[in-house]
Amino acid sequence: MRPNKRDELVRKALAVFYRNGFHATGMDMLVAETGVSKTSMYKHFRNKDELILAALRLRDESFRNWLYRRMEALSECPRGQMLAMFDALAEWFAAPDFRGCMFIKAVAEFQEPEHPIHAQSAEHKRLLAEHFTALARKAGAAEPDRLARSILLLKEGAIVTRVMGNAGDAAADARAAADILLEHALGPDTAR
Amino acid sequence: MRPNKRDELVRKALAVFYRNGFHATGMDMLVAETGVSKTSMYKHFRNKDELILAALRLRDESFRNWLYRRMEALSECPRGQMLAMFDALAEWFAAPDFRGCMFIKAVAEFQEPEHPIHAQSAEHKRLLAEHFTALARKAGAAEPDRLARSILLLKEGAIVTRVMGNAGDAAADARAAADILLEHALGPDTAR
DNA sequence: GACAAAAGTTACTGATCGGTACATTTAAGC
DNA sequence: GCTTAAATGTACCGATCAGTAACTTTTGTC
Repeated sequence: MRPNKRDELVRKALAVFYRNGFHATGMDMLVAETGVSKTSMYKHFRNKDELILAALRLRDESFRNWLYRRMEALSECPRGQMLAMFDALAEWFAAPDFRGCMFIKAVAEFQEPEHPIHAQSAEHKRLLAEHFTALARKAGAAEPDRLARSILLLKEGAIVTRVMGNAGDAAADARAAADILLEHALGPDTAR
Repeated sequence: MRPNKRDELVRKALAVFYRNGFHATGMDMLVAETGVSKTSMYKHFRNKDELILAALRLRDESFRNWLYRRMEALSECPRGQMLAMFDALAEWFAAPDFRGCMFIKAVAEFQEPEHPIHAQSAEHKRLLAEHFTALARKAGAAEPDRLARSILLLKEGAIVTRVMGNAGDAAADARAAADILLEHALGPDTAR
């Protein structure tokens, strides 16, 4: 069981779950998609839920990694980075394989808060909130967690709105609103 | 086929779908839950998708009806009503059987935009946007649809955040943010 | 009360679900 | 090269999936 084999299975399963949903994706489809046999699949993962959890762990790590790096690339100061998150969001929205937030979808399919899949999805959002609270504190907000939470409300709203595919550029709308909230919490932008 | 029988089936199916999800709820479970036989169920609905669509239609109508009435009960002016939406949201969030937005969940399970279930869920959000654009216009906003969209971003974000069950009162956070956005778009509140 | 149509039930279909028993192949250690 | 254990493949499990054929009961009309 070389370590990269399992990772490859998780990577491929992640793509199928993201595209197809969790309940709608059967183990047979995953087996067909990954080219591995069913027994091998169950050697790597005790059951379907564990495969889903592994996929979500990978998604959490790679998504947050990508988002944070993108924010840092687009701006140097904490305030600018929070705003830049919406530019990163716009890039994500424009990707041809964009299918919404994997964790929102996971929670939609596994509703009981005690369910490990639900709990792990919630953890992803908690980690995001933590990061943004730190940014808001660095930016000098009087109530860093309140500011972070309102910025993230706009982020989640933008994702959902984009998926529901109605009029308007959700990322741009969210960015404009966030700009107003930042101005209100921190005063006029002094950088640059 | 008395007309109220079908409605009763839709009402009960709606509750099960809302609590349990769409793919995870089998027709056998619905048959057991409603007390009707399987053949009768298929006399009323050609297939499962049609039953889901009927449930979503009912949900759309009753939810928007409830929300609009609640907003009107809480405030008389358009601006106050938009803000009151978040108080209504808080009431919804506090309900013991709250399970998030049925349409967000439906879109999460039926991802193809062409799918009738997806399309009908998107329509619900479109109707909400229409209503809020009208309110924003009445409130005197320079760009009514932009204001409406940003208010609704906060609403969707609050629902998702509440479902992901992390710290803070999502409805209150959203309300506070909306208040700032309204102030920015309309100036200080002149009513009352 | 006769009769026709609608609404109901029982019992079943083939397909697919998540998961496994068991035989076979591959690869490493000596 | 022989032994041994891990990795894999075949072929299957009972349960459940959405959906249906054939038959019985209920209901409204005259």
